[in-house]
Amino acid sequence: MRQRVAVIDFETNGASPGGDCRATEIGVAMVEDGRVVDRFQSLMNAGVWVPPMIERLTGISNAMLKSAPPADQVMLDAARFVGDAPLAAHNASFDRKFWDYELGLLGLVRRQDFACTLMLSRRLLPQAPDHKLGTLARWASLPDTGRAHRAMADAEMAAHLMALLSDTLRQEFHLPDIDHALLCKLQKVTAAKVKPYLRELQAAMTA
DNA sequence: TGCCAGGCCCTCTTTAGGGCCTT
Repeated sequence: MRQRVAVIDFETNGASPGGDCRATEIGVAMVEDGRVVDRFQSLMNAGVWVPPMIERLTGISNAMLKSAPPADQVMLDAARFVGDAPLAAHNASFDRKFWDYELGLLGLVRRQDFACTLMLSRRLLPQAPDHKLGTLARWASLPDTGRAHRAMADAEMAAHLMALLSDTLRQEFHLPDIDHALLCKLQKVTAAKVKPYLRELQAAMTA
């Protein structure tokens, strides 16, 4: 995939944004030609409390957030970094909620679609033991990106996974031009129908 | 008072429920 795609990952203090639930860290891996060509990462202080369970999960403590830059400034910088690049994330419905919410607080509206490496993995890698990001990375021997459950490491891991998914499409279905729009289209086809859909696509291209 | 996410997939489905996945 030659086009630039921004693969993002948020760490947060809860499951759904709003009220006391906010993003605490963002990582963005800018991918081009299957390679990470640029990175953006920052902790972000939204003035919220992180429960102990999530402190243990992410390694992001309340003390770390006290000295972190303000969330609004970080999100402005992140939005500038991403620009008009299409977006991707693992379980994009989660990161999309936080991206839209945090940008909404700044009066900004997302224009790009999100590709979801979780939905694509379920469709294209059904043989994997499960579809957690960490499991897929180990199962497919993806490059080590650092501590799991930190935003930059997880964003880069999802970027490697997206490259694997693109390679799978190229090798199994001989599709030469994998772009973000195709990934978004595939994730809307149900898991049971995606392989017949791809075979039809392949036949149409070789006809 | 009691509850507290939500989008998606699969199936023993569609007038539903349980599990996955993210933090």
